Amino acid sequence: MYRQVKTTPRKRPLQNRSKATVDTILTATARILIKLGFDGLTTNAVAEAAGVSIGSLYQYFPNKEALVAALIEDQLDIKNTATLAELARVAVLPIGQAVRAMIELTIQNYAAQPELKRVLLEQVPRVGRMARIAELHQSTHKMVTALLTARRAELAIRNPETAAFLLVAAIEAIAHRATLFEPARLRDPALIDEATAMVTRYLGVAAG
Amino acid sequence: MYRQVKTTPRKRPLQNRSKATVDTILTATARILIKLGFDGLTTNAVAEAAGVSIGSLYQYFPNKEALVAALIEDQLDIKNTATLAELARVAVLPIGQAVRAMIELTIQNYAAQPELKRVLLEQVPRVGRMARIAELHQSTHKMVTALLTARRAELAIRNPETAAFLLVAAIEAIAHRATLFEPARLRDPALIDEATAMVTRYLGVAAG
DNA sequence: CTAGAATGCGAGTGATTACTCACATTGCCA
DNA sequence: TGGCAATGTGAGTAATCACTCGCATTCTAG
Repeated sequence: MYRQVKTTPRKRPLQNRSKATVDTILTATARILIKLGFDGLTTNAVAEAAGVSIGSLYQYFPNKEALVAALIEDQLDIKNTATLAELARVAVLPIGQAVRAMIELTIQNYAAQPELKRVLLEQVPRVGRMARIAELHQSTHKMVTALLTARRAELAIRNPETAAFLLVAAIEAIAHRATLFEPARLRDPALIDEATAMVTRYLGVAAG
Repeated sequence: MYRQVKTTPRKRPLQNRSKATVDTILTATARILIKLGFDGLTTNAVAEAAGVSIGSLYQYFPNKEALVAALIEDQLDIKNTATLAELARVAVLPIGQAVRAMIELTIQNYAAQPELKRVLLEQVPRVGRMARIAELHQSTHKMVTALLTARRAELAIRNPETAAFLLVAAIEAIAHRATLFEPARLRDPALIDEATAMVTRYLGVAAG
C-alpha cells in the first residue's frame, strides 16, 4: 500500500559521547524541520547543522524518515504516558472534574512547542507513523470506554463505546485544530470551559 | 517556512480532447496515489497509467504536487459548496434537526470514496494546501457563529464564537478520525445519534 | 482548403541527495 | 600499555525522477 520505510534505529548509542551525538542530531532535525519543512530537510543539512559528519548520522539513523520518526515517537510516548497516567488518576474524581482535567491535559500537551507539534503532526503519515497513532488511539479509547462503563449509572449515555470514540476524537481535535490553525486559542480559557461544558452536558453530569 | 511549490495549472484545457486528457490524468493520479502513496507517485507513472505522454501531462500541470493539489481542490470545493448550502437550508429548522442534518452531511462526505479521502487528507500539508483548508474552516466557522448568534435565545451557550469552533472541530474530527482509522464506523447509525446527542445537549435543545 | 492554434509526443538530461565505505580517532578494560 | 570496540569522518557514488524541448498530429475558424 505504502512504500514503507524502515525507521528502526540502526544502532543504540552506548557511550555518553554517542548519546550526545544522537541528541544533537535530533535537535538539529527539529530546527530544520520547523524552518524548512520536510522537503528542506536533507540528511547532509542535518549533519552539518548538528556539527556532526554525515557518516555519524547514518550510524544511528538508517534514513531521513527515521529522524522525523524518532521525534514523533518521543512526542507520542510523552503524550501517551501522560494521558494514561492522568486517566488513572482522575478515574475516582467526580466526573465533571475528571473531564476538565483531561481536557486541560490535552490542550497543554499541544500548547508546549506548538511549532514543532504542528510540523510533526503534518509529517506523521509521510513517515509511516499512522499505525502507531492508531494504536495509541485504540488504547486511549479502551481506557475511556472502561471508565464510562464503570460509572455508567451516573451518566446519561447508552452507548459507552461510541461515546468514548466521540469524546476522544472531539477533545483531541479541538486541541489539534487550534494548534494547526489558531494557536492563540490554546491560551483562551473559554476553550477549556466550553469544551468541558460540551462534554459534561453530553454525559449529563455537573460541570467540573 | 515551507518550500512553497506553485501548483496553479499551466494551461486550461480548451478543446474536449484536452479536457479528456486532464480527466484521465487526474483519474490515474488518484489510482496511483491510493495504491502507492505520494512517494510511489511519479509523473512518468501517472502519464503511463493515463495512457498519455509525459509531455502532455506537463502541458497542464507544472509539477507533481499540482496533480494532487487539483484532486484536493476538487474535493474541497464539493465539500464546501455542500456545507454552505446545507447550512443555509437548515438555518430555519428546529435546531435539533439542523444539527443532525449537518452531522449526516459531514459523515456522508467522508463516507464517499473513503480511500481517496484518506490519502488526500494525508497529503494536504505536503502539497501546500493547509492555507486553503484554513480558509474553508474560517468560512464555516463564521457561518456557524452567525447561526448560533442569531438563535442565541434558544440556546444554553454564552459564547457562540467559541462554541462554533468547538462544534465544527468536533464534528469534522469525528468523521475525519473514523475515515482514517475506523471506516466501518462511518456506517454505524449510533455514531450519528450520539454525535447529535452530544451537540444538542451542549446547546440545550431537543435532539433532532 | 488551409493556416495557425491547440494538443500530443517521449527520449534524454540535469540536478539533487540519500547513502556507502575505507579510514581515523577516542574510549574502555585487562 | 596495548588492543579491541565504539564512535566519528567526509569525499564520492549511484540512482532516481522531475521536467524540457523540438517535433508530429489534430482541430478549428475563415
